[in-house]
Amino acid sequence: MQRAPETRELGPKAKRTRAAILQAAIDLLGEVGYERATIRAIAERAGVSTGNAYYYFGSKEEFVQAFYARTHAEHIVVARPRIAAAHGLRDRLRATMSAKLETVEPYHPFAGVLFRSAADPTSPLNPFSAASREVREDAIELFREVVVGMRKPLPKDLTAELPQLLWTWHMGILLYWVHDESEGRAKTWRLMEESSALIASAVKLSGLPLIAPLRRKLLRLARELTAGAA
Amino acid sequence: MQRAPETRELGPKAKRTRAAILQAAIDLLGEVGYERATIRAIAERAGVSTGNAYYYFGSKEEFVQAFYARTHAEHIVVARPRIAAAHGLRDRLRATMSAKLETVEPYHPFAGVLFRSAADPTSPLNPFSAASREVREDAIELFREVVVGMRKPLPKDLTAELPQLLWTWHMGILLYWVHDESEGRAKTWRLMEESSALIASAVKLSGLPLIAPLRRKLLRLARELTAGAA
DNA sequence: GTCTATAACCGGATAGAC
DNA sequence: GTCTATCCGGTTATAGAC
Repeated sequence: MQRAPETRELGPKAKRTRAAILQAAIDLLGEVGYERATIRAIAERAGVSTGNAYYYFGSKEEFVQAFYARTHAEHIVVARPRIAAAHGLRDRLRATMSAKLETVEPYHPFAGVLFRSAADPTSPLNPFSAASREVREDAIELFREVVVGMRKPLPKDLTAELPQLLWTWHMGILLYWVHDESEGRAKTWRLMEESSALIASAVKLSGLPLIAPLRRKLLRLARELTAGAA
Repeated sequence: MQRAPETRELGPKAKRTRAAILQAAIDLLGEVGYERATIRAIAERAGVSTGNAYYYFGSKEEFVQAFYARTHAEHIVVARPRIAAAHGLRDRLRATMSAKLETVEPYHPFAGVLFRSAADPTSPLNPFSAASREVREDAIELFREVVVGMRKPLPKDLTAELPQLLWTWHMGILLYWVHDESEGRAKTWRLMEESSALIASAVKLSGLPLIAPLRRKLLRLARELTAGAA
């Protein structure tokens, strides 16, 4: 029985073929966008048949996912030193998200397709899917670094749950970005800056006597609802 | 020149044909789900040709949108009396969202497709699109009723911006719901209940001296970023 | 002009030979 | 592991009926 493309082990020759197809896909996606980057065109550019492309990639979405994984890797590389150089929570959030927005900007023209599966549980591209697990966990890990490496350490309960919550925040910003047609994506940048400040302020205030119960409730909710799947 | 299907005026006969196609689409979507409800099958059930279906609906997504508009209309009918019967903000939020969750539950099996265009700016189905404007504004209007009809009126600044923000909250809950495979959608219900309480508490506390500046910032941000498009 | 049908196109996906 | 041939369904072109 034929195993799924992603889980198959490949000989050296096959690896090269796979890499060639992937490169062709990424190039073409970048050059002509999603719709015009047909499987046939991708295969042709890679010098293989369409059928062969499907030996390595189960669907067109998998190409997009590979693409997405790449932008994510770029993001981490750009973000890490910036995070290390920033100290307050607000600045660390801005460091993280500014890197993200810069990294993804070139792909805005077809970002809709990139992200449209976000809400489709049947799609491997949705950020909660098993296929996206690795990328998602890397991203959450990055937010863990954001909260763990602070000069003035945060309380333990926040340290535990914030990474998850901040990842959600970051996905929300991206969703806004996808729809943002303002000059230079000014609105998204504004949203990112202001919400970074708001989050930092809220974290600071969350220790106040009247506020603390709210914070406890929120963190408990976050913990319980991210336990299983979604 | 041929006008777009949605904006065309129809004679009485044509209206019946359109209605028949739409009904067939809704029935079939409910019975066999998105993938198996092919345009050909829909047209056949309605007793027309596939070409004719495209005279009335510009794409398969438009059927889904019609479907979505219908569940939305159902939601308003169910929600309104419940909202009127509740008094505190928390209860009014729960009234609104419980009606929503009950209304959409039957469609959970293919909700992914229903909502997958949420992130695609090129899709008429995305909740920010022009095509969705009416449905979206109705929904925001419903949240306006939630905040306006309270026994103890809320401050003016909140009354102005909360409807928009609550609509966003409600979309977030739906996004979670789409991915929620827990028994009886228990996690989503939990999230809905707890976040209703959290929002109500936050609104109450937002008048405190230390908190008020945060609230002002948040409301200003919300106002400015929803001014134009996205 | 308004509506309906048939035939074809296109691209994602699959089957099966080599 | 690679190809060719084919399927399938969304979509479009177009002819013609009312």
